[in-house]
Amino acid sequence: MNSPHEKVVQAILYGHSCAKRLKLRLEDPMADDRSVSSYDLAKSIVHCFSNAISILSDQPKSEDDQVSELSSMDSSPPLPHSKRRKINSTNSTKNWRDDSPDPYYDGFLWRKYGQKSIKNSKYERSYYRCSYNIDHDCGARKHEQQIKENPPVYRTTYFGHHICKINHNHDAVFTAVEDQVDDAGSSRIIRFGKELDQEKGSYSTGFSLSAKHEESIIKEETCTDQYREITGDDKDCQHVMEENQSSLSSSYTPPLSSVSETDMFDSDLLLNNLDSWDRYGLFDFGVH
DNA sequence: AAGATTTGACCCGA
DNA sequence: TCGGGTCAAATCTT
Repeated sequence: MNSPHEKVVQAILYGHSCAKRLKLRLEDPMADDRSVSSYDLAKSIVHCFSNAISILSDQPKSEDDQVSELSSMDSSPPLPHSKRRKINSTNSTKNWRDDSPDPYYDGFLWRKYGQKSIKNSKYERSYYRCSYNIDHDCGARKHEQQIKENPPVYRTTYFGHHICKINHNHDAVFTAVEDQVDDAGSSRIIRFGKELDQEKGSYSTGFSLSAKHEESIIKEETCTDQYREITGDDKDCQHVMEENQSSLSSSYTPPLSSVSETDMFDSDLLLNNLDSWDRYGLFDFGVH
């Protein structure tokens, strides 16, 4: 098991690698194969930094948390929607949790249905269910609660599974493929690409870090319905949300494919920052 | 007016 | 009995 410090370093390194690839794309849109959308790259960057912040904020993930994250792909059916049914904390449908410095954007539309103060916590917990709960009988729910401040850390816990994935058109579903390291063992290669899960017959998303030591692999297993929730505080993604608001309101089209990539980011700012990061060029995406 | 959010009440499990 | 999850009427927003 890696130390928290190592995890933070790896998360940041991975974020850097994603940022570097995004930089390459901004500089020369024709340079890579575009198997990953800019949106997904940006999303990965934010997620890596969120993880790093989460670790640094003295909220180490327990083994239970890690197990629950790794079980995010579990295919257990959603809970029956009996009224006021209390969720057992050990229930396998409590399948994913995220601690991040801002409320988590996951691309789905959620409707808030409750808010409760929680004992021994000064922050209230908000309860959300999928907005398509009625239309598509989608049983996905999530809880969101601030668990720490300075820096703020929000914990989002997902229950059940989205079955409202109608017309989901992830144009850049990607998985990382563990690759061989060179003889010197000093380079780390991350490879992105669409990958169809043959057994499940569906695309799966996620990313992995292929590093020298297997035990140091950061593995972010995410299911297709994990994006970050955009709130008024989530400035990184707010304009993306605005871009997508109209399409989401009229039909259930996921944001990934509908947004003009060139409108997503402050390219100049990003490039300026990346220039200073270049000297840490530790990753090779195979994009030259 | 319709949809989303708020909030007090209700219900269930520990 | 208490804590937490959900309901649903009231209120707010667009």
